[in-house]
Amino acid sequence: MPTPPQPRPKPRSGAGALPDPSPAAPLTERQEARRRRILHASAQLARRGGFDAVQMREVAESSNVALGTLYRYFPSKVHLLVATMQDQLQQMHATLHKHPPEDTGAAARVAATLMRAFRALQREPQLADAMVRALNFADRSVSPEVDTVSRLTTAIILDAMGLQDQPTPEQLSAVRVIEHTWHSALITWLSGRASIAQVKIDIETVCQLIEVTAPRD
Amino acid sequence: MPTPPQPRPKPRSGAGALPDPSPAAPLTERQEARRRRILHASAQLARRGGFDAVQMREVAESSNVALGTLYRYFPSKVHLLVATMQDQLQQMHATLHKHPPEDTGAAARVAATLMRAFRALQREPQLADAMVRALNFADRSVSPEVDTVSRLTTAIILDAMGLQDQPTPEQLSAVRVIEHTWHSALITWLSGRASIAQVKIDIETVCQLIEVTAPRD
DNA sequence: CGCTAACCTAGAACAAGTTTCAGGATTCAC
DNA sequence: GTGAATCCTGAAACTTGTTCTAGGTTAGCG
Repeated sequence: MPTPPQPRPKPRSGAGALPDPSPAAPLTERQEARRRRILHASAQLARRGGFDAVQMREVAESSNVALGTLYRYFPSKVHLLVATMQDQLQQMHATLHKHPPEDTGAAARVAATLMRAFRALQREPQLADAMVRALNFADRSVSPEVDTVSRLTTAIILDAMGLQDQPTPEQLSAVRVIEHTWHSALITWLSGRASIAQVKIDIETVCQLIEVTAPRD
Repeated sequence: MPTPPQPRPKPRSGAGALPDPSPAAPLTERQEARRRRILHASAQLARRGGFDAVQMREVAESSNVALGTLYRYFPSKVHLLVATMQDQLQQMHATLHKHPPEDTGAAARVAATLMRAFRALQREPQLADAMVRALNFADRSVSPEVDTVSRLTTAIILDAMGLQDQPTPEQLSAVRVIEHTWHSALITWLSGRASIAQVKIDIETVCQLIEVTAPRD
């Protein structure tokens, strides 16, 4: 990878160096539209045939964009799929927000939330395959994007816990471990090495950590 | 992937169909030697430059084997790297067996063991990168091999727990969750999104599950 | 309106994983 | 020791991710 990745199209700004790294540049309307077309095509192809079916040439063609342009928006296939995951997660987060779990107890609520997310993925296993494989295959060059996904997941879990105050460090550790378990369990399920029932048990098991680490007042 | 994978070279057996799926066929001495040369070359290249540096053509050349032969032994790059991981894990298991952890309490022993394994990987981060990326990228066609790795990991953890009797289902769940955490934490470390300290905390956090699920007699 | 920088397109070119094929080398059965 | 089955080799071909190039297009700006 000779060229350093440029997370987003560098919009009209200065000469050539990246002058404003964080705001990630406001896209024009047409650019935003292109970006969405690309993400849509990506998800569509993924739903069909999983990771392998998301072929860059096809994505470009489906979204009416030149191959070079696709690479300008997403510097690699993994970047593209991780961005697709961000997209899907955001939708899921919104959905969960509208219908929060009603169980009693933080652990039960988190487990219920994760299982709900799980069932959503179950409905589109190929899409899940593409996204999760990409996420786990990502190398350092995708860290920022992967990190965003991670923060989204954390937010979903913290939401489900329904905390009153700031989470303690112990709770954050528990949440991280839950995330680890979630990702890894997803993989074992996707590769057919674990059943849904198994995943459910693992999720419920790890959610016990929430109680173990609950602050005693 | 038009051709169904054949986990190992199909040794002289019948006409063409796989008549004896499980025993995986005894290899002749020269074949065993080839296999080892290949695995050695794979690990060597991986140590140098991680996943990307393990190029099938190079592996073939380094191990003095034709490309086609390499593919007969390992039907894909991922198969090869997962097999490499099996190899390394076996060595590690043997080492751990000779120097078991001396901490008091199952949870502490497991955590200590995993951190020791972790430090071993830390010494060859590129090799770790190659193996772990492969493991997590593996699709269904590699399930048997990935499962072997999983069983090896489970064995290491159970060993560290030093159980007297058969593990209860709850304990097995806890072990699975620990494995999930281990794998996922490894990834976050490899991709530079978590520090060693963070990994240590996560491992120790998840190991609390061992106590939570310990059978009360 | 016309300039200019940045963007986009079409298409070739390159890289590495994987497959295929023709022929030589091994190995087992007899 | 001969033959058949299998294995191994060397090399080319194919696939798909990624890069590069030349030229047309768009958007802000004087």
